[in-house]
Amino acid sequence: MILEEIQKSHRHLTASEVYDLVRERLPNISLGTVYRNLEVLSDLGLIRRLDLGDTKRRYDFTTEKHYHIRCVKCGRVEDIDIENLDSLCPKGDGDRGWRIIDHNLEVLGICPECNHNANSNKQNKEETHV
Amino acid sequence: MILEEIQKSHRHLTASEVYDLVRERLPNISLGTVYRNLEVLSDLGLIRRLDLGDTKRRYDFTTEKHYHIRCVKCGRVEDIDIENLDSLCPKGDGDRGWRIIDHNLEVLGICPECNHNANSNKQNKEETHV
DNA sequence: ATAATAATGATTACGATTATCATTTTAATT
DNA sequence: AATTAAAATGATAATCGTAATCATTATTAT
Repeated sequence: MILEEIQKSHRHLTASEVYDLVRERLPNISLGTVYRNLEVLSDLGLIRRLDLGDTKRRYDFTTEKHYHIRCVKCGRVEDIDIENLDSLCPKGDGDRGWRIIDHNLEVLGICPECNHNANSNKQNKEETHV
Repeated sequence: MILEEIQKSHRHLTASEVYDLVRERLPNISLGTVYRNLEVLSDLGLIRRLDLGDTKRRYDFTTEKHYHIRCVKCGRVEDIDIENLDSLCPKGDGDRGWRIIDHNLEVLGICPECNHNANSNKQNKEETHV
């Protein structure tokens, strides 16, 4: 059910978001069980752990390599269409004896909603100053 | 002194590493003061906050845009020489109404030391199996 | 010298994640 | 079916990095 909810949501859920969704179907499930199974599912490659620059880990229904954009205001994460960068990253034991495993690219920005809120706040502020 | 230690170290220090270094000169400084001043220094652009994929934030003596490689075993972070990716990332309000601010690229790997340890462990294990 | 402002140290609070552990569930074996 | 072993679960506590609080001290301006 944890897997189903993640795949159904088509979003990049945090553990507690998954917890809330699954609890609608399994009201007694504990947060620990959610964490444990998120771990299992990502180890199995059925979902993908996203350790991006913010504090909470997210889980991606898509397991293929791709990149993300994160809103620095509200934390929302979405996919972003940027070409695969494998060719730019050193391979194998390329870089000063490091064995390269993977890479992550995260774009930071402000999402349309937060942008809109910022603009209306600005306008309100100007109005009150008239 | 916090700034000095970060610049002197030429590493990518965590808050508690900075704390330990600074405490050698100011034994009574508190961790809170370190955190507060790390915040101030990065707001001033004198150091750069690194919010990479691991749990602890790091602070970079270099403020120019560049990328990092992190060891998934020991957490060590070093600079990595990859060309600037600004041209790949959408600009301004480019992507579905998002206002783009920045981007981070983090390469993951195993550092030479951890590689070496893994190899000697492997060797030990094989020897015990003889 | 005095008052206002800011910074500090000490401590607590917080939020995400992990660990523990007794209990329950599942699977395997008789 | 009954019995046993193994695994998963819920409840809870522990951990760890960071942020917030607050009384005290230091700095600055008047």
